[in-house]
Amino acid sequence: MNYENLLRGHGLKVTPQRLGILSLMDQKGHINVDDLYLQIKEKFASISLATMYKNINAMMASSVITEVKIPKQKSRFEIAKESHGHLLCQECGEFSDIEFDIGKIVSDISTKSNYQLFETSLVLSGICPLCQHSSASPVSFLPVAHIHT
Amino acid sequence: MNYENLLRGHGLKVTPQRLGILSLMDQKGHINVDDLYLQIKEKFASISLATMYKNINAMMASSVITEVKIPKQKSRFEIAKESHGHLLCQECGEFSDIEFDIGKIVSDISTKSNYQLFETSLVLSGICPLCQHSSASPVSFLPVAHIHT
DNA sequence: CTGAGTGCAAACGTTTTGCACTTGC
DNA sequence: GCAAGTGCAAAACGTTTGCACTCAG
Repeated sequence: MNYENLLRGHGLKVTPQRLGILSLMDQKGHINVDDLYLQIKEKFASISLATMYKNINAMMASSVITEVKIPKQKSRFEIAKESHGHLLCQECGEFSDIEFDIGKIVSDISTKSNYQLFETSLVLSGICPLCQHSSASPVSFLPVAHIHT
Repeated sequence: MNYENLLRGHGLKVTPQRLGILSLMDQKGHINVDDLYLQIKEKFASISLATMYKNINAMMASSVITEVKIPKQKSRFEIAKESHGHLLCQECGEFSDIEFDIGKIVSDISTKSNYQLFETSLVLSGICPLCQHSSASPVSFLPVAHIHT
């Protein structure tokens, strides 16, 4: 993905801080502010928290990125793409896109409700396949997410 | 709805503050903290913000109420009921339950993803039927929500 | 009577702001 | 060169906490 063009295409200047934020979001898929700041400082020690927030807000305002609100969790940010749902594993914290067409549902609900719909937020939570098979594992009781390898 | 039994059934003591909060949520359907505090003070001048927050947290912990996270808006709270989606009108702010069975979608996605799913959050945003017909109305440009009568 | 709930003020964590400096274009 | 972006410190904001008092059961 070309972050320079993405920024310029939305009328934003290209700065190393912004490129760092975007490449992290792209790499991780979805990331919350805390992780973003911790991880960006590793590669970019001088960045300030204020700059990070200003950039998140600027990129949200120009629709370069999107905030995903999640029940009982901090929001995560992702590079904007067409409307899609998300899956959350409450065991290990894995958070992923749903490859599933929600267009049908949206049009059904639109017909039923007479709403003209143009934004969808769908988050399904449960237990991912890997955690189901390791349900007796002690990791289940740790507050810390484990990472599937 | 009997709020006393609802509270006692979840192991919480019955206080006038809690009854006030619950009856407001029930009445309005969904309400955010600011509106809740403003409106509860009208009927219950002495209540403190801290008490309101403590009660919201206590009632969420015991699943009496639920927080609904909404894209680009403050969360709203509702009395807990079985899983259901929500509709938001971006024009007038109307926020309502979707009467639509999402069980089918959830089981489809469960099959596809191999997730064992038990929590759903669905918020669809758009323009409600009434606002579509008054799209030329000046109210469209006001930041304040109008109420359909 | 006792533990849970209340109200106040202080503390806390998160996000925003103002301002001087730097940088992208 | 100039508007936009950065970094710092201070401020603002929403929420939580500690504590003495009150009340529900």
